[in-house]
Amino acid sequence: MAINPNSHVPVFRQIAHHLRASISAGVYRPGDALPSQRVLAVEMVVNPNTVQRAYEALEREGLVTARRGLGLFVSERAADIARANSLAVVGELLSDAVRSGLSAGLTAQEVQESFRLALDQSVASQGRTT
Amino acid sequence: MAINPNSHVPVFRQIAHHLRASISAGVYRPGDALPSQRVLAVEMVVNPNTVQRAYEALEREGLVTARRGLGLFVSERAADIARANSLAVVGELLSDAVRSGLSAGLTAQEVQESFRLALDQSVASQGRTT
Amino acid sequence: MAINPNSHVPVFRQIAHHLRASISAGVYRPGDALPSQRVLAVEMVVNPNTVQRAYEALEREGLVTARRGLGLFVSERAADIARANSLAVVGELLSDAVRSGLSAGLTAQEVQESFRLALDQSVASQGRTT
Amino acid sequence: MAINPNSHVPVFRQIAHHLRASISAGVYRPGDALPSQRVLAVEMVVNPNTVQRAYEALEREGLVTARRGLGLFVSERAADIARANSLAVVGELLSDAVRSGLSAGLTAQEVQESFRLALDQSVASQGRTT
DNA sequence: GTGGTCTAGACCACT
DNA sequence: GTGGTCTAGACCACT
Repeated sequence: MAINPNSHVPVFRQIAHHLRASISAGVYRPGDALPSQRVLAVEMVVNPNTVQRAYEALEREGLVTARRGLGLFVSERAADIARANSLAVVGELLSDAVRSGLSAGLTAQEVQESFRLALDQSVASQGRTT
Repeated sequence: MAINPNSHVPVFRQIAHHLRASISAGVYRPGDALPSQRVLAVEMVVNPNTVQRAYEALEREGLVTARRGLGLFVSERAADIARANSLAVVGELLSDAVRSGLSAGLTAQEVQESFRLALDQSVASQGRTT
Repeated sequence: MAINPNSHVPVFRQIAHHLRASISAGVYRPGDALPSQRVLAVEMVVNPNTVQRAYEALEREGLVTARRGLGLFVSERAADIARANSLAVVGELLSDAVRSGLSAGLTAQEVQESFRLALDQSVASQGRTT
Repeated sequence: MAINPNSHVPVFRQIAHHLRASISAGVYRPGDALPSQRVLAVEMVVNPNTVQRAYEALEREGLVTARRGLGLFVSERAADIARANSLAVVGELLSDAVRSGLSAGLTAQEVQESFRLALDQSVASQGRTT
C-alpha cells in the first residue's frame, strides 16, 4: 500500500486515500492522533507540503479535526464518513468511465462486460496481496 | 456533445474523444475528410492549435492520415481502431475505479452496486438525450 | 509505380522522382515531349499545380527544357543527368540515415547490419514486383 | 551537438533525438532527473513549449516519466528502449533511401557503394569530433 | 486553403 | 520551481 510517484494520480490524493482507508479499517480510531506531517512525510518519502495537502482534504471532509499545537485527531464518526466518501468517489469514477464508454458508442452490454473483467482481475490480485 | 472548458479533462482530449466517437458512429467514413483545423476551431470556439493537438493524437492512433495541403482523411480501418481504443480506455478507467474502491475497503458487492447505479443513470440520461 | 498520397514524401517530389526514373530508363528519350501538365494531372489524379512543381524541378535540374507553347522536351544528356541526380539524392538520404544512427550511439557495425537488411528486403520485394 | 533551426527536421524532434542519444549513452541514468523544461529551453535557445514537445515524445516512448511538480525522470529500462527506437528509426531511413535508389533505376551495387561512402565519411568525421 | 512548427505569454495543478 | 494546457499570432511547405 505504498505511494506510487509515477502514477498520474497526485501524490497528495494517494495519501489522503490511504489514510481514509486506514481510518475506515480501524487502524486509527476516534480520538487517535494522526502521525505528524513531518513524520509521515519522512515515512512516505514525500514533501511535507504534500502531506499537508492530504491532511487539509481529510479535515475538510470532517474525518479529522486539528487542535492547534497538538496535532490532528480522528473525529468521532470518522469511519462512517470515510466509508461514505469512498463510496461517493468510486461512484464518480465509475460514472465517468461509463459515460465515456457510452458516448464513444459502446453498448451498455460492452461496458458491463468490461466492468466484469476489471472487477474479477482486481479481486483476484487483491486476494493474492492480502 | 459540446466541449466543456472547465472539465479536468484537457480540451484537446475532449475533442479527440468526440471525433473518435463520430468516426466509430459512421459520421465520418473511410476516405472522408475531417473538417479543417481552422473550421473546427471556429465551430468549437477554441484555438486552432488545440484542434491540431487533437488531430495529432488521432493520427498517432492510425485513425486518420494527414495529406499536407489537402486535409485529414479517415483511414480504412478507422472505425475498428476507434472502437478498440474506446474499449481499452474504458477498461482502464473502470479498473482504476474498482481498484480505488477495493483499496478503500469497500466490498466487491458494494463496488458492483455502485456500478449498477452509474450504468442505469447514464443509460437513462442518454436515452433522454438521443 | 503509382503515387502514394499518404506518404510523408510530398506528392510533387514523388512525381519528379517517377519521371526521373522513366527518363533514365529510356521511357522518354531525348527530344521526346513529356505529357502536358493537365494530362499527367488527370492520369495521376493530382492537382495540376502539383505536376507543375514537379516539372519545375526537372527543368531546374536540366533534364527537360520548356518550349513556350509547345511543351516540355527531354534534353540531350537527360539520362545521364537523371542518373547522377538519383545517385546524389540517394547519397544524401543514406548519409542522413548513417549520421542519425551514429549520433544516436549505434555502432558502425549495427548501422551496416541494418543497411544489409534494408537492401535485402528491398531487392527481394522488387524482384517480386518487376 | 547543437540544434540547427534551419534543418528540415523540426527542432523538437532534434531535441528528442539528442536526449535519446544522451540517455542511451548513459549521460542520464535511470532515476536521474532531466533538466527542467525552462532550463533546457534557455540552454538550447528555444521556447519552453518546444522542449515540452520533445519531452512529450520521450514520455510516450516510455523513456521518461513525468512527476508533476518534481520533473522528468529517466525510467528503468530507458537505455534499452532508446537503443531499440534508434535502431528502428535508422532502419526506416535506410529502407527509404534504398527503395528510392532502386526505384530510380540504380543497381543494388550502386546503392551499396553509395552507402559504403556515406558510412566511411560519417565515421571519419565522427572520429574527428569525438 | 490546409496541415505543421514555433514563439511569447498566461494560467493552473502539484510539490 | 516543475510539468501541462491554452491562446494569439506568425511563418512555412504543399496542393
